[in-house]
Amino acid sequence: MTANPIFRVVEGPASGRCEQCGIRKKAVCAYCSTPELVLLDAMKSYKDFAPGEEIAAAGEETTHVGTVVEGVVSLSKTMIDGRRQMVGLLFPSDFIGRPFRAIAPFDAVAVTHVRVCRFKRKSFESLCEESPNLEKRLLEMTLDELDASREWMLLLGRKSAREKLASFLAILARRAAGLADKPLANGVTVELALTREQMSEYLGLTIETVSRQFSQLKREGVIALKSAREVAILDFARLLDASGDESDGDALY
Amino acid sequence: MTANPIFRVVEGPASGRCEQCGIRKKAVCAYCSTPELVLLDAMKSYKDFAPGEEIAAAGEETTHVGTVVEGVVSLSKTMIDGRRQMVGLLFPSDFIGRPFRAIAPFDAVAVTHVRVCRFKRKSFESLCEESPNLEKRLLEMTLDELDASREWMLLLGRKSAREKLASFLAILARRAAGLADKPLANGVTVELALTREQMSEYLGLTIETVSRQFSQLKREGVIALKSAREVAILDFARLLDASGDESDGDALY
DNA sequence: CGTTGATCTTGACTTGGGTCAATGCGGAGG
DNA sequence: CCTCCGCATTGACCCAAGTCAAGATCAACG
Repeated sequence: MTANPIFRVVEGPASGRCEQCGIRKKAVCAYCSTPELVLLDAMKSYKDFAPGEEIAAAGEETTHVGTVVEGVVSLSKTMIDGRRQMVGLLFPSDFIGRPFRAIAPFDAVAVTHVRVCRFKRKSFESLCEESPNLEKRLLEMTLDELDASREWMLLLGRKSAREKLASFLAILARRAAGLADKPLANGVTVELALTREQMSEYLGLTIETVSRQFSQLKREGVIALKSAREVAILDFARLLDASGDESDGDALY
Repeated sequence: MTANPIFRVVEGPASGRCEQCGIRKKAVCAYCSTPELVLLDAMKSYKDFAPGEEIAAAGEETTHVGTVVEGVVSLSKTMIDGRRQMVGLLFPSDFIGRPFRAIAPFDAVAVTHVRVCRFKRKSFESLCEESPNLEKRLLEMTLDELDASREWMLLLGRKSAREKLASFLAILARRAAGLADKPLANGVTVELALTREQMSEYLGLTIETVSRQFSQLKREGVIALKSAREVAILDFARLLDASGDESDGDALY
């Protein structure tokens, strides 16, 4: 389900494996070559964060990088006067942290309960030097994130409130269907990990506008709200239409 | 002046050098190791583009990647109804193209006259496999671009028109001062490569709003317009103040 | 040196979404 | 079961920025 993490075990016996990120002593990794894995396995550690807990703060030194194993993490930037913009959401298998830079450029906050599989940044960096495949994998993930972040710039700069919310819900619905490995049919139910306030920070809106757009889509029969945090997509075609995006496509996400 | 391109020659005689991107047969490169350079030098080619000319189109296959040698390139995304958002501006020494993906995710258009030093994407990709240092350099550049693009998300999602324009001018002024290697004093003159329309696409505004904000900053004595495309920064402190950014800092740019 | 066309500026008006202020609602804890 | 308390919704109002419509400016060109 959590497809394509930066590390993945592809062969070898199951014994001694880390059940969280799949790294195992003496295993062959799909991306990095064997010997480093032993080191890596020894170096890694887990850390859990409660909802709302800060994982890293913009402007402060970061000592670790890693992979989100469980839960949802928000990346955001806050202005002096308190205005805040979320610049990314991380899900299980996503890489978290900023290699090759001591100071974190953004705040990372746990949205739900979060478990991170961590390595010391320095160790990870030297491991990168030694293991080109690991580095290549990280490069590919970073390029994908860059594309996604630019896609989000279109949403922030040009889309209406309605289009913003519809786009967001469409992405979550695709994600939910993808994880469940189901075709994207009407009636999919999406669990919203975010509060209205967090959504407003992600979409560049206010909490009231987000709420109003939910009500509007509900009134039109595009979605149904089982509860405030549980949305059923009743009419995916009309949702996509409202999103302003080019038709169906499994986009970059 | 065009600091930190993906390739740079650091030693060896000047003969046989490519004066545009600094790659030379048998030279030692700061980022990638020697042997590949011979190949690289043989593979590279130059291409020029006129202002407004399309370098790559979103959704179409790309055959090349490369480095901007001269001029300014815009990356943008257009919605079906014509709304357009610029998602990046590329200057000399910036990497252009999308390795490891056949389809271009964004439009690349020449803003000024542009010269690009190009390599076949496939060749570049295999070169990456072989030359970890090259790959590392590309990774670092991509991480920096990701940070910058997230920074821009804050501008698009949360800043007022005034703050947007002030931020933009501050970035250009820093750039101009940096290239001229001068301290950032009041009175720096900034050449605007972009039309008002292009600025509005970059800032997520309309052309009229951009124009009005220019007039406003002029009225307040923060800037002076020598011509429509030539701005003098009269009061850098107040410009930064208007930008909503945290103080002076040489930010990520 | 006047015409043309693109670019830029300015004004008048409209509007989407922000602000402020109640009100509703549902789960945790007494 | 009632009472908080944090979240969510809804309404009334307002304003920043968008839209529409003239004009101004300026470089290119016949």
